Amino acid sequence: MNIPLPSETVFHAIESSIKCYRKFAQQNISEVFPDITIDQGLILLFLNKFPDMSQTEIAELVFRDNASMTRMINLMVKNDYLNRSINEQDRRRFNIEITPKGKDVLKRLPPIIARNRAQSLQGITEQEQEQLKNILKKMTANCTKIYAS
Amino acid sequence: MNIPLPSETVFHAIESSIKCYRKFAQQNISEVFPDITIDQGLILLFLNKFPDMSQTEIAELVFRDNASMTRMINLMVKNDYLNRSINEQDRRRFNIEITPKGKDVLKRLPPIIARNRAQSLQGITEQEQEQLKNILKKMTANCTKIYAS
DNA sequence: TTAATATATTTGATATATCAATTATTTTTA
DNA sequence: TAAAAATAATTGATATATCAAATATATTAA
Repeated sequence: MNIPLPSETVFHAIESSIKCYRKFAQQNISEVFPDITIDQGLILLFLNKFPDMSQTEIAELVFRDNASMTRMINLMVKNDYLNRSINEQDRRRFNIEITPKGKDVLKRLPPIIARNRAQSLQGITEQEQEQLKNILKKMTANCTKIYAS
Repeated sequence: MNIPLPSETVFHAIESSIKCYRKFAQQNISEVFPDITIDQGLILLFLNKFPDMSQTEIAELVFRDNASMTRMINLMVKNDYLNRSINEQDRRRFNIEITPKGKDVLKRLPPIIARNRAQSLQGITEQEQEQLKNILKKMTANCTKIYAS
């Protein structure tokens, strides 16, 4: 059976774009914060906006599983970006607190992220961005629907 | 500085779609080939089409670095999908040969891949797929151009 | 109100991701 | 041609990805 080569498909284009963006964005972040990864930055942004989030909820937002999230947060605690304490309302969970060092990142990271986003989207209109999101959402729905059944 | 939450951006939509697709596709592959990953499947497809490819060239096509490729191919050799032998024309390189077990995968995998692709793209027109590719290519170019400078 | 089920997180095992350094070989250049 | 530079692949170190199993706590149902 003959199928198009993987490199000709939309899937390849998707992987290519997001990998390139990540590499590019990480380089710009690393110049200022040598030991902050993109994902650690995302975790900080989410926690800052929703301080009561559980690890499981954060994991969903950044598309990782719980085990990965445990380890990522362990590392961020070790590097003094976060603190963990037991949630007395639900003793299965942790309260996750952003340390001063984490707050410093939150001050200086957003402009870098804004620049990364803007530069990577140069020449792509708002309308195209909406198209992009809509098409990708269809694809996500297709894949989710199917493997949940 | 206030920036849109990561979960509102196109980048999030991109990550979401490709992660969902990978999970969905992997599940369907695993039902038939329990120890073949999507990427191992891709490697087999590329090697089948271009038998003289070097590890470095394959790595580029699947967006991995050389170190990852070495380890992925090690594993595929261990699992008897590939064989390696030294390339006498250029003794830095290897010839990579697909074993009978690998060829069996190549017979039975393409229909599964075709089905995965079709199902995940249901309701997305050819035209939309082209739009998608074009927009993503712009993005890739933006990121590549910038961090190469 | 026990018992069963569900939820939140961790741990272990194995694979992959990535960087930097290293080895072996080939190509270029002085 | 010898030295320098480039290329192909590997290795070590550390982080992340993912599954399955385990632990602890909460919730639901009998």
